[in-house]
Amino acid sequence: MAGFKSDFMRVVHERGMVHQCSDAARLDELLSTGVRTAYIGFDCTADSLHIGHLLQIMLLRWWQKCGHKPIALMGGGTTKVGDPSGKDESRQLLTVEQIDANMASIRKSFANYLSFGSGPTDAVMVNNADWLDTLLYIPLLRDVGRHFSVNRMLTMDSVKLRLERDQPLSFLEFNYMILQSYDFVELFKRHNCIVQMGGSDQWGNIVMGADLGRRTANAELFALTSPLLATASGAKMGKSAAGAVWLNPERLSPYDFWQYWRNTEDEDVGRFLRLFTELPLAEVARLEKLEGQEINDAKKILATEVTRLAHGSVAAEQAAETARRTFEEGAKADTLPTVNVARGRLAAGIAAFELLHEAGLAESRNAARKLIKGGGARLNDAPIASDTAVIKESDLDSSSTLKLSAGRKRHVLVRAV
RNA sequence: GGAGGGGUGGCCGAGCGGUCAAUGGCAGCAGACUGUAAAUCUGCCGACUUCGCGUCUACGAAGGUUCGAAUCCUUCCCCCUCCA
Repeated sequence: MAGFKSDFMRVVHERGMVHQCSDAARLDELLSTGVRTAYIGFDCTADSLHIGHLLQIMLLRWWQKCGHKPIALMGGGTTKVGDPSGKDESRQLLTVEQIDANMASIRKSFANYLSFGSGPTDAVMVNNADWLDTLLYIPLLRDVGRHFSVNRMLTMDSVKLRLERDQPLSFLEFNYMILQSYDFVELFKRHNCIVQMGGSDQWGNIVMGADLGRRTANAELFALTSPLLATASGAKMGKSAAGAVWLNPERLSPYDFWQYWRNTEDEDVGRFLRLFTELPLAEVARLEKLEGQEINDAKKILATEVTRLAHGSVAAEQAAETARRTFEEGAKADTLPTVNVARGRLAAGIAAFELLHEAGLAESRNAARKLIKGGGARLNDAPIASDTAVIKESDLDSSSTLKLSAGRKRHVLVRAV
């Protein structure tokens, strides 16, 4: 960790963002003597990234902050093949229109972390479908395929694990690593990109790309991977009550996003501050020493800082304030996530389980009934006693809202309109 | 092409003619305890419902046998192993 000359290498090592790096010394050298280009590949199977991507995004952000050029590669082409690493399920193919729409939506999230443009260190977003879709099979086999040893491919973890677990691996998926390698070399040729970063599960694929570049383009390419993330208690990161923790505010409100980080386990606070915020390390060290009740202050800072990057300062401060009023004052903050309900329906009376479901606090009306019976549902902070209870217009306050809660943490405002 | 094994709820994994909406574990949700933490304990955990041991949909797909099938038979699809 000591002795890096380049800002980037020093920072990402200090903050614990690096799992493996090929020829770190040489890369450090290159980074300290000029502007370099790196890329990370992202699926565009959904219209939003989630916090499972956040570490990768932070790597690109630091890359740019340290004076280099980041490329966000969208896997419009590779998505059609499906990476055999990770899950065993095969992915469904998306239409070109879907992929374009997803890219546009994802680009909005990226814009909060990276500065796009056409300057020397501006970020660019490219789609590998641009070159993968038009590949010709025989030329590909002759030019690229001959550099790949099946013997070696079979030893790659992504393949080996599948085979060992008797899980099916189609030839289609088997080709994924070849295409990813091809991407790396293509980006080298197009943008002089010399580094591919990614999660630690991508190490094998990245190194193969670097090899391919050396053989076919006499390129000096580097691999840098981030550690696999789990919470201190072993759970995979990125799940919340509402599902994945999305970066897109339409999918997950900034308030709920803030809440996710606020509920970080004690043991993770320091690590997450280093990985997902840009607070100085001295400040992080101070915060992670806090214990007992006090560590909650560190969690609030974590939540606000991470939310600030994802959604901007205004949204982050508002989320923090909403949480403060909700949890510390027990007040009914009018900035809580809100759903609208026709006033006439309230006047007629709505079954509590129905409204809980509509407010998104229960997945079905049935689940809402179970929630009530289990004692977890509240109306204006008072437990709802019976699953046959009816919510009426008189439950509204002077500003025509009422508060529904599922458990102590999930609150929604219902506004009569 | 031949022989054998297998496809069960978000995942893993029992069940192998009725008492099975389907044991158990994980994940998830809620309650208690706390610090909006972890651990622990408790409850819930297909959908709908006039909330009633009521209705519907589910054990790869489609048919069939039976009073009754996730469980038996037939055909089909998919996966795995061995042989060619």
